[in-house]
Order: sequence, then C-alpha cells, then structure tokens
Amino acid sequence: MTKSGDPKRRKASTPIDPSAILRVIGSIPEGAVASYGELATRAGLPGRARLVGRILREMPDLKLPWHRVLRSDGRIAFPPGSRSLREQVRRLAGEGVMVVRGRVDL
DNA sequence: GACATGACATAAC
DNA sequence: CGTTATGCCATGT
Repeated sequence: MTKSGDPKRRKASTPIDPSAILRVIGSIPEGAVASYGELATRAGLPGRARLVGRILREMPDLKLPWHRVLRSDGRIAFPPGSRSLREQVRRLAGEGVMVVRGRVDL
C-alpha cells in the first residue's frame, strides 16, 4: 500500500477532475460574463484561475457557455483576429453583450 | 526532476 | 494604455 490504492493519489498524467469548474461555468446566467479568477474561486479553487483556462482549452466546449468567460479586466482571453475570438464575440452579441476592441461593454 | 508554457491575477512603474 | 515582475498550478518536453 503505500502509494498505490490511495484515492487521493492522482494517476499518471493527473487528468484532474474539472467537474467543479464545469459546473460553475454552466451556472453562468445568459447575458452575463465571468472572469477566470471568479470562476475558479466560485468552484472552490482560489488562485487556480489558470486551471480554468487549461480546462476550457482541453474541453470539447460543446454544450459549455465558454463564451461567457473573460479575463479579470473584462477583456477576451483570445488574441485579436483569432477565429475563436470572433466566435465568442458573435455569441455574446447574440445575448446582448457588446464587445468592442476585445472589451466587453456592459 | 528541472525548464518552459499557458483561454490568468494582481501590483508596481 | 503599455510593460515588467511575482505568484499559482497543471502540462509537455
């Protein structure tokens, strides 16, 4: 026993459990936005904003309102001109959220 | 196991 | 507004 058999011990490559983060992101109301740090804290993971970003990156997004996730400054996380950025802006616009120059206009 | 990277945050300048 | 620095943690090399 030692390290094999411990439920807390992550297996090789630590695929961590994004359930909490997914839950929080899915709980974002329509027409609203949230920042990575905010989501991380709400998920019970203070200081792990990067984790949220990592999860979304690895996620198949489908069915997840990732387009409501922005940076702490209300800025979009994607680089300008990026396809994902346009998609996010387009989706937000559909919910009444206007984005100008990569910034969210409330 | 060290080093580099990243859909980040906050502070300082 | 811009960059630089520091912290934070999982991944990939």
